[in-house]
Order: sequence, then C-alpha cells, then structure tokens
Amino acid sequence: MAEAETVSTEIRGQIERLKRGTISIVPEHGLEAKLAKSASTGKPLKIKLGLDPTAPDIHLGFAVVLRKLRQFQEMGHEVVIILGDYTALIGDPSGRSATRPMLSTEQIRENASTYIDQLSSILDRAKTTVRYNGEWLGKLDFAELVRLTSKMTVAQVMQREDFATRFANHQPISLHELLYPLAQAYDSVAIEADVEMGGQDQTFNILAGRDLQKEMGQEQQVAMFMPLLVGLDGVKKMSKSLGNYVGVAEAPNVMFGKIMSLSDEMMSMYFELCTDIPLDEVSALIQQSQSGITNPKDVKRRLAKEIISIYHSSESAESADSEWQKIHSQHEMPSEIPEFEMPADSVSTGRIWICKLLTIAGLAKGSGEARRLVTQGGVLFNGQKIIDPSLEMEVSDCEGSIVQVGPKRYIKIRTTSA
RNA sequence: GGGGGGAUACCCGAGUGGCCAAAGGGGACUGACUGUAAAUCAGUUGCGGAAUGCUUCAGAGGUUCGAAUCCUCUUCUCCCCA
Repeated sequence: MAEAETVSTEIRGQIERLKRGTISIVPEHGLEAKLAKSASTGKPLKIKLGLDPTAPDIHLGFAVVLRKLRQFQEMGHEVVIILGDYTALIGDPSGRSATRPMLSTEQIRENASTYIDQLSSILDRAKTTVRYNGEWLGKLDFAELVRLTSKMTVAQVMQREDFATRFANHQPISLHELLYPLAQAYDSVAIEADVEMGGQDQTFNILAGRDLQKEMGQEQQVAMFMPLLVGLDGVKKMSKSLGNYVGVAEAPNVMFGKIMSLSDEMMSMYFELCTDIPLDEVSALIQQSQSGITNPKDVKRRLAKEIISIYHSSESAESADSEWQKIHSQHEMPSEIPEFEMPADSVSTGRIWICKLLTIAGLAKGSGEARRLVTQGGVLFNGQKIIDPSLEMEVSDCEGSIVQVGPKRYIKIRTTSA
C-alpha cells in the first residue's frame, strides 16, 4: 500500500511538471492513467510528434513542444518523431488559408536530415526514434486507402476551422488535403502511440488519431496540446515564413535583440513557455514590472538571458546582455560590425556615390531605396547624418568608416583588397 | 455536361478606354517619442544617378492615337444546375 502511494505521489509530481504551459490534455485524466500503466509495467510510453519536413529551422515556438518532449524523456519515456515524408507530399493545411506547395522527394530528404541534427540540440538522442511515415503509408494500396477513408466523414473533416473558412470564402480545397488528418491519424496507429503532442493547431489531426485507433481496436492515445507561441510581432504565431521568430541556433546577440523587442505583455507567456523558471517566481517578476518596482526592461533582460542560457551558455547570455547595454544604454557602437570590402572598380575610380555604396553593400535593395533612406535621415556615416542623396565620397577617406542604416544595421568599410 | 463569376503590387482589395505606377487597409521601412520595447504620430513603399525615362494588373495574341479596363484563345479557380 505504502509503495502504491509513493508511486502515485511521484506521478502527481510528473503530471504537475508536464502540465506547465499545456493548453489541454484529452482526455483530462488520460495522462495519469498512461503514466501509471507505464510505472507498473516498466514499459516506457511512446510519445509521438509528427513533423512536416518543410522548413528545418527550429525556433522558440517549435521548441515549446520539443522541450515538453524532453521532459517526458527525462521521466524515462520514448519519443517517436514521425517525419512526414509522405504527408509532406500533401502539405499540412492546418491554419493555412491556401494550399501548400507540394515538396519534392529530394527536398524532403534533405530537410529531414537537417531536422534530425537540429532536434538533437533539445532532445535526448538516445531516447528518440525517428521514423518516416512513408514506411507504412507507402505500403497502403488503393483498396486499403479507400477502407481507411471510409472511417471518416466529410462533415467531420469540414468541422476543421481552416477548411470551413476556406470553404465559406470560396477558396479552393483540394481533395488530397482532406486526406492529411487521416494520414496523420494512421501514423498513430502504425506506431501505437501512447501520447501525441502538438500545437493547438493540431487539435483536429491529433484527435483524429484517437478516433482511428479506436476504430482499429487499439488503446487510444492521449492528446496533449501546447499553445502556439506568439511571434515577435505580438500577433501571429511564431513561424519562419512570417519572419517573426527567434531561431534556437541564432547567435546570442541576435537572440537578445529579438527578445528585447518583445512587447511587455508578452513576457509572461515567454517566461512560461520558453524557460524553466518556476511559475510563482515568474508571476512575482511580472508583478514587480507592472507595479514599477522593477523596470520592465530589466525583467525582459532576465528573460532574454534565461533563454540564451538554454541554447548557448550562461556566459554567452551575460556577454550578450552587456553588449546590448553598451549599444543601447551607452549608445556605443557594437563591438563586432560586419565588414564590407569596397569593390576594386570603385577603389580605382577613387569616388563612390553614397546610394551605390548602400546598394552594393546590401543595405538597400536598389538606388531608389537608398535614395529614400538618405532623404529620410536614416543613413549615418561615422555617426554623421547624411542628407544629400547625391553625395559622392572619396574612397580613400572611407577606410575603416562605419555606415549605419536605421537603428540597427551597420557595416564597416574596407578599401584594402587582398 | 450546361450556365454564371473571378485572377490587380509582399498580402487583402478598389479600379469597367485617357485624370492609372494604379484608391484604401495590413505588412515592411525611415523619422519623432521611449526603456533604440510596445502603443501613438508623421513620411516612404515597382525599377531607375530621376528622365515629357523604363517595366507592371494570370499568360499569349488582337482592336484602338491610347488598354488593368474592349475582343479572341489558353491556364488556374469559385458558385449554381445535372
């Protein structure tokens, strides 16, 4: 009896930890049952995560789910990553307002290997199995596919908000897109998943997995939903294609700058989902910043440092912080500025037009844009504002000069070619 | 199979022969303000060493002094009927 109680206390602790940052677990007590089963049989749970091998840049939003998986691994469970090489042929329509382009097989293979590399930075590779769903989906023949499709109705699929919206707006939906949830559900059947993890946008697909497992006489998986991290713009979900993301592989200074640009209201969410700081400490920090006891900026610095420590080290977090202080509080130049080498033809001419310089240095798309930047007062040469868009400079005066465009883009000019 | 719509710049969307490089909104960029945050306000947002210059309105042809706008064909797509 005493033993059973300690187990359940342990499980309660695990549940508590796992629940942090989750939106919902379906069914609500399902996870408890699964954990208890695993504890009594000694068999690790299979935690499934399906991935579309599209853009292999892992960012903080995606890391929310991965970090949760990591917790399961720390509790001894097995993570099964399903790389959707077959479903990528479809392209997940979740949350999309348009059909996704299909990927070629070569692209998928290439993305997949990059993916596996990047995943290893968060997951425990020893407790991670990677499977391609082509393994089983590729073996389905037409008759089996038809039988599978008979398990789901059109009305069920059309419940999904994205499909419903597209349909209502008279936007095209291709038949193959309707197959996506079914294919993902079949993945759960194929690997006999115990838990499937996903973002909120995966609700339908993951629940479809439960339905299909039941249809096929399997024990149903527990669905665990994580919130979609809102991106830097504060409105849309973090995603690579929207450009509002912080990549986990990005340099500490870049990460720091991006996190500092978050609006204050987002801090709490980021603390909860992207760090391991205990929640009561988080609420204390947030309260202090709101009541004016602490400058919200300093709380945000703490957030940035915590996140950088996870993906780099606490030392690089500190140095990113001091670099930030140096540039933004003390208004000094960044310590590292990308260098731009003046092309040989300009060196020999001896003069260069400012707009041309900005264009070839990649600071403007064309001389039209460069002209605009100068006119609007966005261009500084060695800290001096340039106002004349027709200015020509002596190349010989440029060596080591610093050109700044807007608040954060700098280059240092080199005129000595090797 | 029959009938009727639609395709416009990064996105949404107005424009039905010249006043159209194309309204408006979103986004992005620059400036002001600030904690170089967010919010707000102002400006910019096809290319262009700038010009009565060049290239755009799904694609290809055509009518016209002149086409995003009219005609023909093609591609994609939505709706209704069967």
